[in-house]
Amino acid sequence: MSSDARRANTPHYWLMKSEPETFSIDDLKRRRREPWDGVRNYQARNFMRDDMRPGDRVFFYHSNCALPGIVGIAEVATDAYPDPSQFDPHSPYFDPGSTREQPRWMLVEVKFVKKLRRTISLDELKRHDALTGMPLLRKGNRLSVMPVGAAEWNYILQLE
DNA sequence: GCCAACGTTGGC
DNA sequence: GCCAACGTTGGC
Repeated sequence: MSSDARRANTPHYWLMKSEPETFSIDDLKRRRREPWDGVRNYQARNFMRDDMRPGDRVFFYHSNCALPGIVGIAEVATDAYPDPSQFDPHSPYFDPGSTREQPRWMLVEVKFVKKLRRTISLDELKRHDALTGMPLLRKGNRLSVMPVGAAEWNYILQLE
């Protein structure tokens, strides 16, 4: 995504995966706002660091569970800043190769917007020809943070 | 629990 | 810079 696109001040749309056993949409609802820590993939980091802005909308996706799919909507609440967990030796996300002077990993905070009335499952998403171009549905995709096109965002919203 | 797909690491 | 080995993700 270009910085020119950002200057146009158009909202951007994202999808962020979380394992519900670790952090679910209900957890986000309860806590209202949460630092999205633990992302340790450079492409996902770059999306958060370079392209996300406060106000962008996010599909909250449950992965690695009985019914993987989109379960809610969140909103980017901050610009990116260094993920504190990378400096914490007791954190599972500790990165001994990162320094406070040159932090390797960034996060944004996200806030709860709403839960969908139902889960729009991965299986259901795959059945819509209009969505086959989504990064989420690309074979072998493992990104935990990825962009969603405006057309796809609106299409999925009306599936609910 | 299995395993395909992918990213990272490190020897050379 | 190559690439084999290894680790992780995440659907099934």
